[in-house]
Amino acid sequence: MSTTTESGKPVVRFAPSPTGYLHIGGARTALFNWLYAKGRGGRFVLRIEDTDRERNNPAAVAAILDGLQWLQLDWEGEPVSQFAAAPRHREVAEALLASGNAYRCYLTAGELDEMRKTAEAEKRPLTIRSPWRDRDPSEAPPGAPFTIRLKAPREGETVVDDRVQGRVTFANKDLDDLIILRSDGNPTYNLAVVVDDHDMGITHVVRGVDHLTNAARQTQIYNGMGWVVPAWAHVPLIHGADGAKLSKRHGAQGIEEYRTMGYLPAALRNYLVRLGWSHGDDEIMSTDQLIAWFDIEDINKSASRFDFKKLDDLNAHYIREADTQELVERIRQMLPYLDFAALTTMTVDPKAPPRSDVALAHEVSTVLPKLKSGVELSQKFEAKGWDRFAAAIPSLKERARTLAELLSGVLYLVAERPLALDEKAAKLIDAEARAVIGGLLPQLETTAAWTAADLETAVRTYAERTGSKLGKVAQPLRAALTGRTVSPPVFDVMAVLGRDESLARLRDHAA
RNA sequence: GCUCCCUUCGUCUAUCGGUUAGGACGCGAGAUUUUCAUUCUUGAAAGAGGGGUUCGAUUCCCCUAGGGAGCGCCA
Repeated sequence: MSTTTESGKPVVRFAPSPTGYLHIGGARTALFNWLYAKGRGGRFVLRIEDTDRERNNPAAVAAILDGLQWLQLDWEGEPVSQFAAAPRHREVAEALLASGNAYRCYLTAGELDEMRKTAEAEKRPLTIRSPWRDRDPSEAPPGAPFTIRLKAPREGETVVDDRVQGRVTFANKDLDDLIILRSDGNPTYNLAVVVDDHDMGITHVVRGVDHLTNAARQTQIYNGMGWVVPAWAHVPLIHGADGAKLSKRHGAQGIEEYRTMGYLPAALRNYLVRLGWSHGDDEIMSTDQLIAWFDIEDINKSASRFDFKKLDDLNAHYIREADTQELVERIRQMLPYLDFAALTTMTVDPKAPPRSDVALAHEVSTVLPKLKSGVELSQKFEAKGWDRFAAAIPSLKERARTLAELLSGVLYLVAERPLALDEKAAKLIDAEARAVIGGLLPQLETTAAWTAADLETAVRTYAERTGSKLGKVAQPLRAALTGRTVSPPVFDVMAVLGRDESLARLRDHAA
């Protein structure tokens, strides 16, 4: 059995159906395909499974492509529309009919229902046995609608030799004659997939295990046509933290939600690839390493659970490693996707993991209540100057797990005086704290160079002279400058804010 | 219900029949520190259960239990 092209290079595809957005599980499947192609000099192509016209949705296609682009999984050529090849699918169905590997079935929906009901009543498994399989075509009711069913073997077994699942065998008696052409003349999924995969020269079909039984049926179609069966690789599913199928309740399903939460594509890729695949003890792997190391044979069979904590840790790592300019760019690209109004009113399941974009939205609503969107926030930063924004990043990126957290941490820059103090900050600014700020002001006012280093010297000197611990002095400053009790080092904050703004904020809370 | 698949710390995983069962996240303790975080040290934490096979099973086989997927003129 040949599973490669003449060149020996694999051709793989990602074939989403255009019914929703790019699901996180689909994203991993795409990643596996992409890595496999990249690592072997092969080709990675896209095919949109849009044979069901009623469910076709152009917006969904756009969202899926957008998601793949964001994840930086580039494909070769234009995405192929499966529906466009419908005539060819019909042609193959006719060929199967001609060769005696398929037959016209005049079973009506009502008759099928009947069969289902009796099967259920008699508590036996339903396998449709169409009487038309062996009936003489001349007996067919003239002009009646019919479907074309594959004349599948009833004896023996169909084997799916799978690179991930191993050798899986199905008894042919359990597989019924699947419909390959609907009564309206349109091909069904299983026919279309086989024809397209064959015509496109797909060598490896890498997809979710939910397609495993389809692989058996599709094998029968390949056999009927005398075509070479591709190498199968059915990868396990990704579940939610509770082990159940991933749903809204688990946080997020669509890849675009991960973007607004502030995950870096590289971090998400690194996280996803480790779900079901590993390379020894390696955890953080560069894209080049993944491409070099990835192999279908090393994918596990068992499903895994999605763990936001681990994703967060990886993301924090990638944020720390990223340089300031890249982070500024990413944040600027991400801002237009943030809809604070929607995020604050979003109904979140209490058991779902906390989302950093939702937390950010709430933060914004208290610091800058009038802001409704990321675009407006972006304008605020624009007004301050992006260079100043960039100046705040280095000290912040050490402490952010997501870009949304990073954004939350930089809000002090555009907060308006008098600053809205959060609960802890308000409590911290008591009479004593006000006195400390008041006493410190003259020192700061006379600090020549407004740099973090000089400011630190000035404050340390003051602390020593008054015999107080640095923390006693720094905390009131932090609260007055940022409105919070947690922030980057106060001296960095002052340097970023600038002399005038810093002093003004301090005077607001001095006694 | 039927078919197929899965089962190592809470989670992701390593282990080509012989290991004190390793790593990572998370969690606990400590150190560093202007807060938080980082960083460092350190601790607890696993072979679902029962049978075989074998000198020796986490690893191979069977059964049970639990979990998942599929059973459309959807994809």
